[in-house]
Amino acid sequence: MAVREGLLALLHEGPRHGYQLKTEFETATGGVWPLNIGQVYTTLDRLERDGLVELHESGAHKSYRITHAGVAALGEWWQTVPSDDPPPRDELMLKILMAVEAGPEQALSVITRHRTALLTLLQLRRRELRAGPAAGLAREGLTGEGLAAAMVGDALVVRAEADLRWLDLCESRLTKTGRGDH
Amino acid sequence: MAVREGLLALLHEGPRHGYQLKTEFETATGGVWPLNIGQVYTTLDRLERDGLVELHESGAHKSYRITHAGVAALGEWWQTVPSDDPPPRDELMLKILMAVEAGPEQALSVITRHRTALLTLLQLRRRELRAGPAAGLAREGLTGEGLAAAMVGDALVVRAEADLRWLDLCESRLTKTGRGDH
DNA sequence: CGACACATGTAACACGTTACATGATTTG
DNA sequence: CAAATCATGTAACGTGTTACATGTGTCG
Repeated sequence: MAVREGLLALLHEGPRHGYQLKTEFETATGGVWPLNIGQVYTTLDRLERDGLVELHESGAHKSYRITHAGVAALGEWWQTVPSDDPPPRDELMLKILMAVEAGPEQALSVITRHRTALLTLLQLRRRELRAGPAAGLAREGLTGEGLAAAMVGDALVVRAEADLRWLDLCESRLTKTGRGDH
Repeated sequence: MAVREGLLALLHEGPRHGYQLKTEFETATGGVWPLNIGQVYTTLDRLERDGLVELHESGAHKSYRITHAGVAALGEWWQTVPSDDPPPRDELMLKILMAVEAGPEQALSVITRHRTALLTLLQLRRRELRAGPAAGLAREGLTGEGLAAAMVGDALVVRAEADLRWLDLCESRLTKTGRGDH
């Protein structure tokens, strides 16, 4: 439920054909999210089936364009805030919860392992930030693919920091527990 | 690729049958992650097919137990840190990136909308934290389902804060940009 | 010419969700 | 007895991933 809307957003800027959508999607995501070409075509089929996109066979390449319904659906997507009910399934969260179920020692062990991994990952990424190609441009701002890549980098750092903080919270909750019930 | 390992983790504590796994999974996740019973059975079929679990028909109910291969797979899961390459697809991230592609105004509008939504969500949740049933127990610690629910709550708060910080970063990158290229 | 990017698809599979059908057991 | 919970499944569908097959255009 993300690729679909992403393609719709790209088609909103004008008619495109499949391969073009693949490359533009990858550019827009800073080159970090590879999109399989097969999925582009199947997703386009579904979009066409749902009337959000229409096909215009012109010359060499197939050209898709967004319909009125498609524009409406896209508008809704922009406005919709991802819901927390139920919360999105997160691998790390689920793993920790299951480890807690398996016993406090198991949980603390998994927490420790993930914390060190996240810390090294963060250090690497922060070093990249200072040494990377974006360093010199940081003050005057970026555009295009560089901007997208920078934003993805930001997101990964912020996310990793949040995960670390959460692991600390979990650990303190676990060590504060009076007696283990497993 | 998360429900599968979750069930395996529960089966590691002893033989279980399908319905039991459903209820234990939901308890272990603090009651916030409903698990469809249909998926339990299809997942168990796949686990059995892959030799990670074996079926022991005893009396009234089917009983599944973990195999040696299953224990090994579970051990790997505990140790494996979720990879960042490629980064997990995140709805919010993708939406913002696509909005940037659609133009800075669109991006700033989507950012603002999501920020206010996240802020109200955070305020609600923090109020719950102070008023909730866990408030009195915060000092002496929790166990069981209460602990799981508290950890999920922590995760949602920390995650929302991270998302907010990221939105701020995106906004500053966008406003720092010399000229819009769209 | 050969390699590589461009361009379009199909098939098979994995995972998740929803809805539907069926029956046994427990409890008010 | 009726309703709720316990218990086991099947079918259909949506989405995503990987691998495979096929052909055109361009450039060194």
